[in-house]
Amino acid sequence: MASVRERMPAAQDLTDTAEVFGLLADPGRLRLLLALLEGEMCVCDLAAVSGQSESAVSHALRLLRAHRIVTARRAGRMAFYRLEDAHVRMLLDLALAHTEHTQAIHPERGGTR
Amino acid sequence: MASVRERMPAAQDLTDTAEVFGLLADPGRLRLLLALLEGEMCVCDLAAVSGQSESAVSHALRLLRAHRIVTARRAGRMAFYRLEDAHVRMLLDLALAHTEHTQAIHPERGGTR
DNA sequence: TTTATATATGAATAGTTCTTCAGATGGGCG
DNA sequence: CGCCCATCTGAAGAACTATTCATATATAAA
Repeated sequence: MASVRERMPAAQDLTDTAEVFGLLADPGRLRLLLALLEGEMCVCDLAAVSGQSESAVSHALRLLRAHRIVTARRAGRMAFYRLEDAHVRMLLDLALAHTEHTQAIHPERGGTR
Repeated sequence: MASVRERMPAAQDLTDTAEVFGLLADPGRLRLLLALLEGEMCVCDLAAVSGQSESAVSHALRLLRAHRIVTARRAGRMAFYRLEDAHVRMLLDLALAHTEHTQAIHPERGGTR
């Protein structure tokens, strides 16, 4: 029990970790990030794929950009976003694997298509 | 790009996943869950280890209990909590590995001890 | 039965986050 | 130049979340 306290990460690491989880704690942002798992995409396509307004997407992307989860590449008047954070990528893969797994266990819930 | 939409999980799965991430998006709850990685602990020890008031810990545990992340075992007037969710355990392990890794890269930040 | 201790709860406040709307910026094109 | 289109931004309101304090429950001990 004393060892538990010793193994506890530093406060700064905990707030950083909590922040990352917080960024993933929104269905809209999850949609964006899952879409970006496959490769880069422009804002308008992200809005279409995620079913959100372009303004909402832009706000979300700004937040993710501020935390270096995604990076933007400008091409003319379009902006292409890309998932840049390997740790977040792993968390997303894990979450995705988990939903696919529970999908296999509870198929009555139904999927996307 | 059409394939991206097809691979997108169902709305319910996304909100569930976002909810789980949301539960991890708080340093206080992270401390509790990390402490529970090692095994079960009573509320008072969790409060001590996590440096929070017992009321705050009780509220946090209630939330985690409601989502079946932890379960409680009563023994006399004490309650022992245990981490019950394998998926959350994996997410915590991954996050922990990541902070230890960045620790190795940026040792100037300093650790707990 | 009284008292003390561990945990749980409710209510209120304070703080944070999301969404939307209106407008700004800035590149491309007629 | 003047306009259009993609993206970004700021501000405002609504909704949600956290923390605290006071109190409740329930068990154990005296």
